[in-house]
Amino acid sequence: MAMAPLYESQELKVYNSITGIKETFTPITAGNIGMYVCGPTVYSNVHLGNCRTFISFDLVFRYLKHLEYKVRYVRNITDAGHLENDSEDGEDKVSKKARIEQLEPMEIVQRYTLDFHNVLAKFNNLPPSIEPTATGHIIEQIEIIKSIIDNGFAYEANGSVYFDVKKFNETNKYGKLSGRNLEDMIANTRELAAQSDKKNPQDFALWKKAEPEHIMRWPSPWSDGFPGWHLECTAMSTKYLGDQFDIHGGGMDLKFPHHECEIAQGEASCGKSPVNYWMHANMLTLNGKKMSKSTGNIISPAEIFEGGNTALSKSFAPTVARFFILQAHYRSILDFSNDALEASEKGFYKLMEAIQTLEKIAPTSTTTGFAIDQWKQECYDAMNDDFNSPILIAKLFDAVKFINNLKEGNNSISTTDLEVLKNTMHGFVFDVLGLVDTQSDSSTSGIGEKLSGTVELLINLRAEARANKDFATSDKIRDELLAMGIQLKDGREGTSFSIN
RNA sequence: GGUGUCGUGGCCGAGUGGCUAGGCAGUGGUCUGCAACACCAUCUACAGCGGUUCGAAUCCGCUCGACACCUCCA
Repeated sequence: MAMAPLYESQELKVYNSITGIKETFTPITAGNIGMYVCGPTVYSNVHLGNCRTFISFDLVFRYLKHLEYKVRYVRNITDAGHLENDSEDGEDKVSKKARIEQLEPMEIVQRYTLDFHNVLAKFNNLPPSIEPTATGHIIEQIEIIKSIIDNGFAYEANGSVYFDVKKFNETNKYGKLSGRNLEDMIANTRELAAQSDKKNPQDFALWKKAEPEHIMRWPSPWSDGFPGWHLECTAMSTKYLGDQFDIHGGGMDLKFPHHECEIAQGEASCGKSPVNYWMHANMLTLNGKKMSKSTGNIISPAEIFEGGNTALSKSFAPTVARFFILQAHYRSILDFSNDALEASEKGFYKLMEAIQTLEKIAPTSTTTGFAIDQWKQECYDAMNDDFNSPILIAKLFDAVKFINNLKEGNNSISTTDLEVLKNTMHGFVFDVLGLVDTQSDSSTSGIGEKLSGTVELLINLRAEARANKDFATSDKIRDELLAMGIQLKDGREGTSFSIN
C-alpha cells in the first residue's frame, strides 16, 4: 500500500513573472513537472552571480523532488556563440575567446563547460536531468525557423532570417512577459544601425548568415550560418518538455529580450504559449552593482573557496556561500559583502552543530516541550510560499534553539517526536537546502578519525591538568588548539570540540 | 528618455493594514578555575512629506535616493 505523495498534502504557490502574482502551482500532468532553466554561455569562467541563479533553481528542483514530484529538469549549455551585440558586424563571443586564447572554439566550450560543472558540484547543485547543447540541436532549430516562416512570422533577407515582430504583434502580444508594448518600443528606438537587413529594429535574428571569417557555421536552407540567440532554448525546451511545459526559469536579466522572444517563437511556430510558470532569479550585486562579466564587477567561486580577492578577509567553504545565498529570497537582490558572508558562516556552523547535537540526544520524556508538528508544517509553509528559503532557515533556527535547550536539559522530547525532528531537520537542511556538513565529512574520513583521536588525547591531558589545578598547562592546550582552529567546549558531560 | 523594482534597526535579510521574523554584532545574567561554547533576558527599525483608516512600516500620492532592463550577461 503506497503512501500518497507528499505534494498532495502541500499547496505550493509560485510567483509567476508573467502575471506578477503568486499562483497555486498545478502541473500539466499530475505528479510530473517539466522545468527548463537557461544555462550559461560557456566562453569564460562562471562567477558567483551566475552561481546564484543556478543555486536558486537547484533549490526549486530539490524542493519539487522532496515533494515527490517526478521532475524533468532541462538546463542547456550555450556553446554556439551568440554575437556580442545587436549590430550586424558583432563578433561571436566563443570565437573571439578562441582567437584570444588561440584555441579551437570547441576547446573553449569544453574548458568552460568543465569549469561550470566543477563549480556547481562544489556548491552541491544536483545535475539537471538533461543538459543539451545548442550546437547539438541545429537541425531542430532549423525546423522551428521553417515553421515560423511557414506561419508568416519570419522573413529571409540576404541569407539571414528574422522574426517579424510587428507582424507577430498584429495577432499576438509581443512584450507580455516584460510588460512592454511594441508601440512604446518603436517610439523609443534609438537611431538605426548604419545598415540592416531587418524590417524593424525590434526584429530579432532566427538565423544569421556567417561572414567568411566566422568559424562556427552550419548549412541551412538560407545560408551557411548559425542560429539566432533566442532560438536554442525554444528548440531544446520543446524537444524535451513539449510545446507547453510547467516551469521556465532564468536570471532576471534574461527576461527581456531573451524570454520574450522565446514566447514569440513558441507562439509563432506552434500557436501556443510555451510556458505556464515563468520564474526569474534576481541578481547578486557587488558594491551595490550587478555582478557582470562585461563590467568585471565580479567575485569568482575560486576566490571564495581559496581566498585571494582583496574584498575577502578569508576563504569560505562552498556550502557557506550557498547558505549565504539561500538566506535571501531568490527574487530579491542580494548584495555580496565579506561581513555578510562572515555572519552567514557563523550562523551556518551553529546550525550544523545543532544537527550534530541532535544525533546525541536521547528521548527524555513521553512529552515534548515544543510543538513539533506545527513547526514542521511551518517549514513546509515557508517553502510552499514561493520557495521562501530565508523563512525556512528562520524556522530551522527555532529548532536549533530547542535542540540546544534539550542539550542543556532545559526541555524534553519524546521518542516519536525526536524521530520527526531528526527527519525534518535532515530533510530540509541536506535534501532541500542542499547544505553539506563539512565537519562531519572530515570526521568520518580516515584522517578525521586520527585527528579526533589526537584531540581526545589532548582533551584528556587537559582534564588531568585541570584536576591538578595546573591551569597554565590546561589553558595552553586550549588556547593553542583554538589558534589552530579547534575549539574545545566544556559541557556538563565533559569536553567536546569543533573545527572552525 | 521609456519600463519596472526597491529603500527595514550597527551589518545582512524576511514579512506585513493591528500579533517577537531569523542570522551576525552589542548589553546584562546563568554556566566556568578564568574563558569560549551553550542557555536566559534585552536595546537599536521600517527613506522623507502628505493622504485613506479606529489603527500603516504595510494601501494611495508626491519628493529624494538606489538598482535593473531597454546592447551580450544568471
